[in-house]
Amino acid sequence: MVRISNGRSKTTGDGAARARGPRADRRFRARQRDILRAAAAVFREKGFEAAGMRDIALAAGLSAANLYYYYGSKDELLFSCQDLALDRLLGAARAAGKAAGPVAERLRQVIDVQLRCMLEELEGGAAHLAVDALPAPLRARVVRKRDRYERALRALVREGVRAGEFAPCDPTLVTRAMLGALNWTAQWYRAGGPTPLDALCAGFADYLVRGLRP
Amino acid sequence: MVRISNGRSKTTGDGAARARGPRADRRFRARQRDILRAAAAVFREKGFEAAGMRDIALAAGLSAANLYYYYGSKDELLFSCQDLALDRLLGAARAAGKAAGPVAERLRQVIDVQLRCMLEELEGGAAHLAVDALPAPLRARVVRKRDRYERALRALVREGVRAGEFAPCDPTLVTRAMLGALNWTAQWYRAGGPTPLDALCAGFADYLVRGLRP
DNA sequence: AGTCGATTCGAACCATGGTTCGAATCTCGA
DNA sequence: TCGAGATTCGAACCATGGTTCGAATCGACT
Repeated sequence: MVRISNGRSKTTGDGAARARGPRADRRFRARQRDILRAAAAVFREKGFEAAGMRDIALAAGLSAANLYYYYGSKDELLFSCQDLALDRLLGAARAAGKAAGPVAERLRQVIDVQLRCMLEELEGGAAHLAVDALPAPLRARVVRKRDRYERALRALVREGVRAGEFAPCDPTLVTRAMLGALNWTAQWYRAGGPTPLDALCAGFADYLVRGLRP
Repeated sequence: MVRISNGRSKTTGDGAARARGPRADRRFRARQRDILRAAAAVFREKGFEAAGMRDIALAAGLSAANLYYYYGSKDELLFSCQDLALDRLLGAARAAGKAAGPVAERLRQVIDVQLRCMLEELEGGAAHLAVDALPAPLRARVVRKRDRYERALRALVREGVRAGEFAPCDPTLVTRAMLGALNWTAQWYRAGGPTPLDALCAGFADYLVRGLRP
């Protein structure tokens, strides 16, 4: 569809403005979170473009119209998914940056977290690979955060090289290769398939870190 | 849009049925090829969903309506792109399978070819990562061919392991990781950017093959 | 019970964009 | 030069799907 709508898409649902007591407020936020979860699942299942608001509404257990009480637009829904997922990834990456121990081990940890965030059923945190679907202003914000994550990962690689733990290489290129391998899993990995998630994490961490050894 | 159209999308343009002399026939096919090239470029530039028939028509230098004289539908256009690109990749992979010499070197060669096929300006062979955009029957054909490519690559990895040239590993997982890293480049690499294509090919081949060493 | 606002939904609304129509134009063999 | 068919295009057509409308329902407080 790619509706331009000549103005910017609404950034908040109608319900966000309401004055609410603490009980009702908690309910509102909880509902919002549930909807986000459902949306993430549908996005992951069918892809952003193919996922319809009616699908999301069905998955979340309310009407399509009602959805707009909680989120201003489909774009906002996707943006919130991506933003939330990136926050979790960024948290893991920063923790790994500060942690002690061999870089290889910390890198394995980040790989593990990213795969689980993206592929675990409970949370569909893989939406962040649909960046191009967002309108420019929202996209810019996601890209900025995504770049922070990439930089954190790159810093880790660079640290390993400096310490002599990894072979000399172009950290930018290598980081992109790693991220590509990880991101692409969202295209083919399905829970309940032949490969258990643990095996995937282990296999990927082995291969991707091994390529850095001197 | 995802038009279901309750029947299957047309698989040939109106012009395909016409009886033509040899001169006109050559013109027809040439035009078809040019359109395919233009379409591939637009798909690569904007993505399949975002690319409009009017965009493609503009890029190819004819009207949107006229496009349907050469290709039956947008789906057929995408399918043809993917099919053609996969033929080239498959050719390279099979050549590498039969060739002599160390497996590592042959693997590097395949990596090189895939990156160039996907990213070179002249041909937008990266469309094959939009498989999910196709209707089921066409998608099945593309997937079958894509799987052949993946199997060829996997066989190469397995051969290296058997020969002791590579470390023992799960070839399926490793192949998927490699393909992910390669495919994802279509998301971020742009000609004229900071990284020359040669550097990308070399860096990726280094890293991805290095991870296989014992 | 009664009221006000928060919440919900079925039924439109309407821009988008793939596709079709019908007529104009061009090409080539006779 | 002429006519039949190949090629081209502007102008609709119309299904899709994000979004809005207006009214009905629910919940909490007096």
